[in-house]
Amino acid sequence: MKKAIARGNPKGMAPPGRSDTGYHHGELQEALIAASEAILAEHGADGFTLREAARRAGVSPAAPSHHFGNAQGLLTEVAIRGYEALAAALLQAASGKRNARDRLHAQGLAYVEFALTHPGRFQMMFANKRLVADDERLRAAIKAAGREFERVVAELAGGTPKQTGIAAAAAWSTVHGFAKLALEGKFGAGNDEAGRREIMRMLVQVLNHLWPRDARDVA
Amino acid sequence: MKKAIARGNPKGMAPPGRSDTGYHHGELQEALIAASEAILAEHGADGFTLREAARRAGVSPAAPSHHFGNAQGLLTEVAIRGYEALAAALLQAASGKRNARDRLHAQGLAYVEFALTHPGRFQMMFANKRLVADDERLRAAIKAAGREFERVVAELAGGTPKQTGIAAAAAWSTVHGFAKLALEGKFGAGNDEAGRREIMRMLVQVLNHLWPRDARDVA
DNA sequence: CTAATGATCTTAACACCGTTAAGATAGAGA
DNA sequence: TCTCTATCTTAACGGTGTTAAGATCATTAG
Repeated sequence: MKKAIARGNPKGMAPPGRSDTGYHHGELQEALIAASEAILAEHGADGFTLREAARRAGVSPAAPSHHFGNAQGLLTEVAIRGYEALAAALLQAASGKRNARDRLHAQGLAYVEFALTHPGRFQMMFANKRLVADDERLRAAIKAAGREFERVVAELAGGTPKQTGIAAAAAWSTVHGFAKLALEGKFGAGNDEAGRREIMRMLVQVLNHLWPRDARDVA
Repeated sequence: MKKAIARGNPKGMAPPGRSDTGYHHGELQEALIAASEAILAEHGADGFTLREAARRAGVSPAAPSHHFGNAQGLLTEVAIRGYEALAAALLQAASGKRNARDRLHAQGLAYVEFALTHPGRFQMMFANKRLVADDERLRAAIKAAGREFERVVAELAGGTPKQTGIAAAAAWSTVHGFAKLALEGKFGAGNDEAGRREIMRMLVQVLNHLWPRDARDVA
């Protein structure tokens, strides 16, 4: 009775993810992750919905559960890739700088740049309650990104590992707080390119203030 | 039209909870705000729902709309009180300290203490998309809290207003980032009293690292 | 080649959510 | 008294995440 039109997409159009053989997707996981990242980019962390992600991937709202369990599972996968991208950005930023202080400044700029370029993804990466916080791979990705940071800080701070930890926490807190406050508009609306430039210029001064080239730069 | 939030009842009466003369509440706004703060305290920023707030206040889901327009309106009111409480905490923390640096440290501790004590409320205060971001009273409350901060920083940084602004942004970024990272568990789970103590101890070291008593404290 | 099996996806339903429209009730003023 | 306005309720709408049950595919066992 209900078979003739029961074929996959009721509108007759093939789903975005190719289905040369029936209605199987083949790469649903990747499609869902890509869709989620697109939603985060377009509507921010609060704009994400699982159903919309499924919609964009061309599947039913229940399909994602077979691959990710629930929305948290999918978002965790997105967050993992986010941390990997962040770690890569931090690594790239530190390369080719002459000294430790320049590397730290470059990483700070890269961190905020990352946050302002991908606000939704960034916010989601730190929305613990929307992720599987104790996921093994997520924890590893976070740790890897953190190490990328500590590596540079260690050169500056020297001393005991504990002192390095403090210095890293200080640097991370500062750039993270700056990024968060900037995203919430506390440093002026950074919507257009001009506002964004202004924010980055302010960040340079903040970094120069807290990690000066030498004592004279403070005054 | 609507609105104007006509506050206060002409003939002072009607005890809270539910009037004995039918179904009028008398102080619904306060009841809704209190309920919202309770929800934020119990279930965090993501756990808030307008319907639950109405439920706790003993009214229908549609009742809040007459007083706050929508959920954003109610949460904005909650955020305003949050910023007022934060400003008070910062003011109180700075009082009775011998010098500018001690005042700054005390405010930093108070800021993070505030965040860890009222996580849900704190997160909501910075969840711009869930508030009426351009609300006049909200902006004023934010500015007031910020001024409480700048006032102390100005003593330390001295120099031009611009330099003071940079120094204030640096201090705010650091404590805000530290608070956010702590709330997201990046510095260890701060659920119990022990973890929380550890976090605060780490904060003291971070503050000492970035704003040392004198040059020798860095090394 | 066929049959069975397990992975994948759909349909349908559930309980919630925020918001709105329309109507009932209360209190205050004419 | 009658009317007006603010307040609150009921009922509905479209949206959400999640689940159970069934259909379909891809692969492998016989």
